[in-house]
Amino acid sequence: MPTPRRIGTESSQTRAELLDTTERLMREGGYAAVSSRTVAKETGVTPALIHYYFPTLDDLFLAVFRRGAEKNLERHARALGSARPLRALWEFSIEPAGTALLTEFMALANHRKTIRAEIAEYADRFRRQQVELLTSRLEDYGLDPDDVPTSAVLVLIATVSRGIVMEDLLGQTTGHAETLALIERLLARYEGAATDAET
Amino acid sequence: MPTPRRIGTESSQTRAELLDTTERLMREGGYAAVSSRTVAKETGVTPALIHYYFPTLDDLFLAVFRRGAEKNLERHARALGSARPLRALWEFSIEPAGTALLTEFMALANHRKTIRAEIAEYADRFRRQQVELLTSRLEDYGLDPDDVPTSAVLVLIATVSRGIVMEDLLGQTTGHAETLALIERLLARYEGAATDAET
DNA sequence: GTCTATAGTTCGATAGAC
DNA sequence: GTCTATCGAACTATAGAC
Repeated sequence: MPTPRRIGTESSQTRAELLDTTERLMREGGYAAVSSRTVAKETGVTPALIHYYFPTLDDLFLAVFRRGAEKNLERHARALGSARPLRALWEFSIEPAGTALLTEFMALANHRKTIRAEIAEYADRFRRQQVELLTSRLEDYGLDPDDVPTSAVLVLIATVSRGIVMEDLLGQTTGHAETLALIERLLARYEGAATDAET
Repeated sequence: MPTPRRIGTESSQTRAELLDTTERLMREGGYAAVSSRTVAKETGVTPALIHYYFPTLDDLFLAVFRRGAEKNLERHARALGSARPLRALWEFSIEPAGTALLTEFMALANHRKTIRAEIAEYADRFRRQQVELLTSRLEDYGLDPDDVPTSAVLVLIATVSRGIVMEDLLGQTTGHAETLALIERLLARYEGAATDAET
């Protein structure tokens, strides 16, 4: 029986740096820009060390995804508990920060089975948590759940915001100003006019 | 002065086969699965021939994109001229066929300058054509362009449909049925109930 | 925990023969 | 229009020393 491969601990500082580097490389050059060599070089270690902490590259990708996903779950939970949950949710969703990265993960997931499974599991857990947190708030607004289900509101917010950010990143902007104005009017109907900080 | 590189003609049958193969490989394995060797092997030619028709790989990617884009422009123009333009547009948009491919191109565009420029140019042209074709139809429905601009309707249809299809491909489905039902009610309000063929 | 060394692949692109 | 042959470079992953 051969000696089992060793794997680094999760608390390692070096490990955290490898995740930082990988995330940055994915943002800058896409998932194809990530290799044991590029990550090692940018972090200032040797390629073999990448495989010590992450036996395969998929393990590395998933670790980056998980770290961002956990942060996102907490942020959104706080937003939905705030005074104006719809506004807070929309403001978060329209931030471009995570979207380029998310696009890369979706492209990756389209053809890497283990990654797809984990992203789907997270995404569904994410949305179910949101449904739970938002439902009672929408009832306070006098919205009939049979007419406009909470889950549909969340799908609309998620898809429209993500779509607009993606198009912006590409350089396509036709219709965006009109759409944002339309959404602003909808938000104002239920949660009042925007404050300066939100405009 | 060196002999300039030769390039194959656009009408070549072989060239068309290379585009078919590349598109299939992108669907099945993502953009990273495309190389001169993989395309050559799957087409039954030698790698050097890829570079004869497409000097660089970006030229190959762009040729695949352009071919699909032209087809799409024509289809959507026909849809918007039909008896129920909103329904026709929605039915096309919700088809999953092109979306996995589109995701790959968006990921590619995020970090390949020449590809991003061309995709953005096409996408804006696409949406402006749609605004032109749909505006008079929406006025017939009694929609006030100041209240609901045509361009906003198009952005909403494009982003929501694309988002739902992407999530489906990943395996995330929470809230989709409710959202589709909501949209069906909206469509019915302006263009009547769905026929059997559309359900 | 980090390294050297290396095996075994695959890649993009080109020159030039047929 | 299609091929052979090839350069130079990058890649994943592993074994084992320090």
